[in-house]
Amino acid sequence: MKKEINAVLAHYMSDVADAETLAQMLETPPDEQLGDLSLPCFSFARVLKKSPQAIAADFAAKLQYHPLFAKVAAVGGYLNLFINRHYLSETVLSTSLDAPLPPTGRSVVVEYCSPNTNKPLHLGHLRNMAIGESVARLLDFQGNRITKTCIFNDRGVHICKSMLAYQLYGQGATPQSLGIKSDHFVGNFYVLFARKLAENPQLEEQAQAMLASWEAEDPAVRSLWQTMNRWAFEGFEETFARFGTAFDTAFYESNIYSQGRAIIMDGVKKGLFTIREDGAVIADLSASGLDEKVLLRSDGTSVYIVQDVYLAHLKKEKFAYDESIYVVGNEQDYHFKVLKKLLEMSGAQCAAGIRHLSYGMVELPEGKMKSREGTVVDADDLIASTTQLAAQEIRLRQTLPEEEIQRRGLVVALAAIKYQLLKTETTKNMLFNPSEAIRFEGDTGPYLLYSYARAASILRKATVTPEISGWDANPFEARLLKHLSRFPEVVATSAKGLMPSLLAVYATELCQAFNQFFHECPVLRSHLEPQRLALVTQFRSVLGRALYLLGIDVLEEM
RNA sequence: GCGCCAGUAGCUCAGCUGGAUAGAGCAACGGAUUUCUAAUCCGUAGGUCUGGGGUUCGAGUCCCCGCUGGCGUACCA
Repeated sequence: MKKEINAVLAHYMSDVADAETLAQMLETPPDEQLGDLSLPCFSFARVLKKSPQAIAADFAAKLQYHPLFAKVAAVGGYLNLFINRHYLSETVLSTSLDAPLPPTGRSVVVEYCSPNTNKPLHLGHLRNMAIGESVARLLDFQGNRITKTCIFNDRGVHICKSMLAYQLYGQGATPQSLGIKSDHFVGNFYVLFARKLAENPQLEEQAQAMLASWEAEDPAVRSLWQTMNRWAFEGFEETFARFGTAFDTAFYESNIYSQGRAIIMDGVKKGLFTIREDGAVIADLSASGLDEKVLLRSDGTSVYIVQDVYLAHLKKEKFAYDESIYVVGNEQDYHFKVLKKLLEMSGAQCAAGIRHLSYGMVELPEGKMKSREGTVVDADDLIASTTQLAAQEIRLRQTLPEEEIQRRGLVVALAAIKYQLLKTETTKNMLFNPSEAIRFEGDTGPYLLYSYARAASILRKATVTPEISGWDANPFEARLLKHLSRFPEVVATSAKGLMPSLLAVYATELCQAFNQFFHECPVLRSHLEPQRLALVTQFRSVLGRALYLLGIDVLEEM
């Protein structure tokens, strides 16, 4: 629709601007009384040597009888356009707004979540996963070939700490024997380690010693490591499944941590990196405003970033990506600047598509989450408690088998949590107030689900066939139609900028328009029933797609 | 110290690449339900957009200087 209107404008205004410029200038007036679309004419004033008011008036005179517009007005230098309601309704309802774009052949890798295997997932991981999953779906929808990956940080001294605590105090218990979810079971020993460390500082050295044994491939240590990692992974898998995310390929730090040294040494050979007097290999990044970065320690072992250098090569080789996205918190902004620089310096093919999707930290009303102070919000606990609250809300309204209540409760709870985590602009830090996140009113995930269920309910009860034809839409219908028409553009912008928040905010506005329409305009048995059914059908379809792209499942009945 | 990011209503947040009178939700107050799900809708009230300069027809948005807060700045991962 916008294209068509744009073409008309371009035709009449070819002397001042081309179609593309006009498309960019076209905006939505602050008040819908002013019009549906608006073109500010200020920038033409210099070229035409006339006042913006006069220019707008001239254009208005030329356009006023065009069939696409019901009315054209010049107000204070703005050219305001009122779209013909008949045209608006017919066009929006006959357009397939929510169809995926055809394949582009572009390959995109999205890495997200990437937990340590010594403790269960927490709220920060949930924000990460919500963003990662949504971005992957958005890019997929835009026709990209997507590979979702995760790097499990499954080795290192922190892993040895939970292993050591288990070895010393575990008494051979298992998650099964204690009836504890297996990743939580592992995490408990990590916490126990910290507690025991306070009484016994020697434990720190013992953990280091265990790491050395692990690196020396001591069979007993490796066996313990495998057992505990398996517990961690099993627990994670369960959470991933419940939350509704999955990875196409997993990478493990233990497989790659020592690789990449060859790439660095190759860089030394080329003179990109230098060997310092003490034997450490360093990269001098001062030319790019960064510091000196140690890559290989003086004992020859590599630091963490070398593994990321290697992994970038590995991903490029495996997936031939055009773009490689890392969903990682903004505390690692510097790390990714360095990574990108290192890859560029070495002239690697994989350097070009590197894109760090930096997201803000999740804070609690009490401040930052601190695992030591026990203020971390556990992912499983949050999902479980929110599910119970949602289930209670459902019980108040419906009489259903408990199983169905629980099923719906989980869907509602996840909608609440995911929406809360996605609606704030990705790059910004956000405050997560647990008591607000589980609200089911107003600007929330459940509001979106409820709107969807309302639409579904109307369609279920309809007995006549929807009819796609134009009519003189009233203000409520027109508002909904206009919101619907924006969907492809919003998705494109969200995907391009990796900004699910834009789509989340759009979904809410769309639902506000729908709920208003719902309130004001009866559908069933109304004089416009077939047309309104078509409108509700389009709404349900677009909202369903929007929610899918946010990683939120819907309920046909709530 | 240096670097990056943020500061909008009592609270949580929108405000797209500068455009008209700065918007939602929550909380407060007042309304709407014999009718498609009231987890809804409508209304009232609430603002020196952190402070100060600048750029221009026009600045919450761009530039500069402060203030406040967060995060980095490891031979940690």
